[in-house]
Amino acid sequence: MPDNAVMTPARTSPAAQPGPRLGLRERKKIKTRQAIRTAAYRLFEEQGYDATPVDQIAHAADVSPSTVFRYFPTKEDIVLTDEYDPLLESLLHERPADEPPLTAVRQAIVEGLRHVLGEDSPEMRMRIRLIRDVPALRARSGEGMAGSAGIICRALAGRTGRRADDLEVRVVTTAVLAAMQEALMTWVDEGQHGDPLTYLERALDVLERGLTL
Amino acid sequence: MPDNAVMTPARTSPAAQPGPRLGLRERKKIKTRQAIRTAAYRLFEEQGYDATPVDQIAHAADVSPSTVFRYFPTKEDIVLTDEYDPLLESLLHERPADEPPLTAVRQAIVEGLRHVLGEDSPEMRMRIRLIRDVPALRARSGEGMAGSAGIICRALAGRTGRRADDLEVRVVTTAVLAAMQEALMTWVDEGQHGDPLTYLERALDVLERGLTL
DNA sequence: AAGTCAAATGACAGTAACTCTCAAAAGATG
DNA sequence: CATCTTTTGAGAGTTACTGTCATTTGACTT
Repeated sequence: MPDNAVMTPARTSPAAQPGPRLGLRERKKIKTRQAIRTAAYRLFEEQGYDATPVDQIAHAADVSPSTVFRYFPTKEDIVLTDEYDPLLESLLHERPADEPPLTAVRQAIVEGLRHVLGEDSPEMRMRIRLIRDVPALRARSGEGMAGSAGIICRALAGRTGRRADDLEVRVVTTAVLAAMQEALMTWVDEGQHGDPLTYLERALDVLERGLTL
Repeated sequence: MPDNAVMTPARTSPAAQPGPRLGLRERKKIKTRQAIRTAAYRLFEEQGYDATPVDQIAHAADVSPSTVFRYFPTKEDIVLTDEYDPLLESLLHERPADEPPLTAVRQAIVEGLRHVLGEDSPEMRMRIRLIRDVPALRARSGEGMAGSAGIICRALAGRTGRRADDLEVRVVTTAVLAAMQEALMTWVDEGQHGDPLTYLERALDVLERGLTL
């Protein structure tokens, strides 16, 4: 399943430290993964997502179709996979235990988004655009939220003594995630001007204000 | 696109008034539609959603596969189609114009859910269960919310003087819908005891309280 | 440097959800 | 009853996947 989707930058950067740490095998895997993604994004841009068969992506990336499916279980995952969830989880752990629960969640989310949005690449922008415009991606992206939701629910549960599947806990969690989603979508709607974090703060404020308009 | 999914009862009832009003043609269409749905639900129950090919549904419903796709553009739609959105829209219109915007939305949503949940059928329960358990359905169901979201956004925009694509408006809207989703899911999680509306009220209260736990 | 082992790859066959087209069947209408 | 329109079914084609298996290719040992 895809992690929270709208989020990650899908590292275009020249592979920060391919470091001598990893064997040739691992390095090749990373390159292949990247090759597939790059080819895919290029073709999506040229012809659109739906009009681009996986076979064509495979050909462009110089691998067999089987390999594409080995790296990305579904075509959607080429766009949607990211590493936001682990990041979120660790940020949540780092928050002081005596902080009000909602504050902890809020800070972790903002921090996570800042981190992930830091390396602002054109590929990242295209990614969000695709998610906004392609129904299949939109749908799966929402599903991806479920992972993040679980993490936040558990954190809230731990800090409040409630259960993670408690209705109130779940409502808080999904409301916060929905706010993030809308903040990002508004940001792209408005041409990705300014700081996306500003939108996020505004969105979260609405929630803390009790939905006052 | 599917309307808001979790909601509707998928009329099992013996077709309230097939009235002499409609011609034979229309009556047959309704019957066919129902036959497909009934067959599908039965097979889904017996073998599971993924394990049931559309061809088999067609055979069981005594129509051709082409016909199934004519009635339901996707397999998911067999489970997800409903008529919640028009209902919601009209309920929203009936609300007094001087009512606080959030109150209007809240009442309309509660009212709509009551109406739709009134005819509580076993098919309805299975429906929610399927949406909860089958990833593909969960994903599309979330997407279906987009339709309801548009309606609520427009209502809020009209009552507040803001634009419908205003960030604050969108956050309020998605938060409210998320609350409804969670309320229903919690209800099924807890074995569908008691009144689902109670859960909805609790969920909405959390939001109006500013996410206080 | 050669030899062995495990992992990655590619080729291939199969399934199932659609899509499109067209001719036959069946209500609606005068 | 004759004609016109809508609905249906049949069939062919596309594409996203899934599973299998033989081949290749790093990794590790001696």
